[in-house]
Amino acid sequence: MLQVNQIRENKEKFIQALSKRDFDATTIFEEVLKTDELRKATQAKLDEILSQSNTVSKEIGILFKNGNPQKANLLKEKTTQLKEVSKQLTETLNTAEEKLQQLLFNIPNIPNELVPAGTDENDNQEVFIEGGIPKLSEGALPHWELAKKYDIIDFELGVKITGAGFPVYKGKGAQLQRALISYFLDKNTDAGYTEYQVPHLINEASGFGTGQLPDKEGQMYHSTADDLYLIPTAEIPVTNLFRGDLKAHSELPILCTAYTPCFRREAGSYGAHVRGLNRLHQFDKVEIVRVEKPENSYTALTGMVTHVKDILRELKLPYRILRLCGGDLGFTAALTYDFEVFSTAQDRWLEISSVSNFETFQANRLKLRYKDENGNNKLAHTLNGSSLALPRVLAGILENYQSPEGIKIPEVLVPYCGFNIIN
RNA sequence: AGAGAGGUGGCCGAGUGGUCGAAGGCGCACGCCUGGAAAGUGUGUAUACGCCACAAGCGUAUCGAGGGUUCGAAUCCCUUCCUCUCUGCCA
Repeated sequence: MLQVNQIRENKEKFIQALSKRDFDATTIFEEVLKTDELRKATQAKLDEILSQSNTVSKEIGILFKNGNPQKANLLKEKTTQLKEVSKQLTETLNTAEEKLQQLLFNIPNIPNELVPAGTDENDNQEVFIEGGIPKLSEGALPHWELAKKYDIIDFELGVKITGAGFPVYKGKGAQLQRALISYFLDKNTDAGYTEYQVPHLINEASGFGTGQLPDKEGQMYHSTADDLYLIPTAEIPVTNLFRGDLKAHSELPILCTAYTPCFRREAGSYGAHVRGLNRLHQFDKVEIVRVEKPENSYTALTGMVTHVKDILRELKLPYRILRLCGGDLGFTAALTYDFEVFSTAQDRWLEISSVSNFETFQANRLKLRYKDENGNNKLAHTLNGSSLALPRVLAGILENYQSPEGIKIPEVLVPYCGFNIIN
């Protein structure tokens, strides 16, 4: 959520920047500023009335105490009038505040100047590529066939239990999943992130805090009996750990990592692109989250990108990094780098990590602030990234490490798995 | 799920209708004291919004949240959320 003051001060600049998202903010900004003016003017009037009312009430108290009830009763009439006026003003104020909030909820974050203009994924900028595309032997299979061949993931069984998009991992498949989770968590904690285990269901306030609500309501599974949502990402519970906090500047930065399953309804997805592990309703992910001082947040973002790079290098997977264009950038992000692993057998790139800086967009909703060196309260910056999402990494491993003998396990994972080949 | 108790500032804790943003203590900050430290001592120490120069200052709101009674509410009433204890159920 943007701050009104920022909009007021940077109106033209913001309109320009938002045009990269193909979002025309001209009208809504006018509405915001107008509504805020009304809000301020109303509050000023209301405060004045309340001030008078407070003064009179005190006088009445004193008059009663001094045994002058006639005079006191006279003053009572005055407060009755003031009350009428204040009631109306309060209504106006509430209406204005609600409207302002609604308007602000509907404005996406301002893209960083590095964000390229563009409408969809085709306009994303490739900023880095590494690993080289391996030449697979004759008859190389896509991961869903490998999964079947070696009996490590059963999609049909998942259908029986729940439905499409809920795979069952078994045997070495399940062990490899567990190995990946441990490996990722170890890499993250080694890099200074503190490991958390968090709830997998969140309340409404948490959803609003990080911006999934109201924007992505339909994408989350909703447990209506208790009005809780299944998390689509650990970002929500982890970032909300700090909702409403006022941190000392010495407490920043804060680095967290958490493994959680993620649940996404993926309404509207269909076709070949959702086959196998490409797109699931339930999947596992290890997330990293940071709370930073504004002046450090972009250095932190770079650090996170480097961190994910290191992991993919160790896994020896072919990958590339994209800088998302305005049209592909998430509602809450100011700058996002996507990592994609090459699915050799499918001959396409699969997103495995998304690393973003949200600047103050989430912090403003979360009321996550810190006291800076001068004692001023400021909104912190929040960032997060996948480090990493499991299914597509698994798909990448299965496809890129397949051989006539079986699927070789990346060296770094062997100690975690306890085996070096799936055959 | 049933019965009871309770939610006050960074923390503990007082306060049952008036001058209470809130005693006291702890913590913290700065000063004094000290060779240095501890102890002692003095002062200060919430947040949001508004006016204003994002200064000083002033105003308003905030004692879980929302509503009500009243000239006036942390204090009374209603609703709601949460926590704790006991009972029940259960990994």
